[in-house]
Amino acid sequence: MEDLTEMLKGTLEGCVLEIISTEETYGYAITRRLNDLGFTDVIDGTVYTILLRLERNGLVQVTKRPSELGPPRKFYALNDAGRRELATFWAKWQYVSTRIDRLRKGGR
Amino acid sequence: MEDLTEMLKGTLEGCVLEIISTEETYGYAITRRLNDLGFTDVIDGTVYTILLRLERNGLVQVTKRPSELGPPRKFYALNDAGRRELATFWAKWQYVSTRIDRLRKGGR
DNA sequence: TCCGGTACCTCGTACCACTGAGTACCACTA
DNA sequence: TAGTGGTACTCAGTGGTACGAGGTACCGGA
Repeated sequence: MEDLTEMLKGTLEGCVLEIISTEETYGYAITRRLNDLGFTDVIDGTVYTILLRLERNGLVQVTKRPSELGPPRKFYALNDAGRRELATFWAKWQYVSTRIDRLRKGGR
Repeated sequence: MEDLTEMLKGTLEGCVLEIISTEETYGYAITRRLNDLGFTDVIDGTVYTILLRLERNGLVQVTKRPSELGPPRKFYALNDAGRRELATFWAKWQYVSTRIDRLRKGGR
């Protein structure tokens, strides 16, 4: 599937939050996780900008750890504000997706 | 539900296409239809920019008709290109929404 | 005659994903 | 030891999209 970028606006950040919430992980791994999920065109640069935004907005806790095979990694974990943000993201997603599905099926 | 604007990026245009596909209608009515669907914060200015974009991209056929209660209306109907665009929109939506739901439920 | 509802348009802004270039660390190899 | 490829992060700039605020205009009723 190609050219999903516009449709991912507003949702990709939530996806990253969700991934971080399940396990403490780092940018490069998050990118591959998203690619494995089917978002094959999402590149690392995009993920890093999201992570920097999350950090700037105080939604994550960052821990730098050395790696066996490369430069040190920045591990991300959600804090309380991040968990709240994730909850509101899923609430919004639920709201929007049900309504769009309803529209698709000709409902009102 | 408030502040859905980021999440609606890339999907609102598809919603408008879907609405037009079911019946030939005009901007003001489309706005109210979207509001009734639950997208209460979508304003007419947004819908008109979308409609102008659809027209510029050659996805719709436009017919101006007088109204009994106000200025003339511009009625929009999908052409073949518009129907193709709508089909790819739903394909993208299916693709993205199933994968996000999968992520939500902890799958891979 | 003014006001509210209908109907359309436009300019500027903010936000977000994306791009591309750069930096840097490490292991392997020719 | 120089080169290559994979890992890992940063940042400035771009383009697309929804939105806010304002304007124009038509109509009927108080």
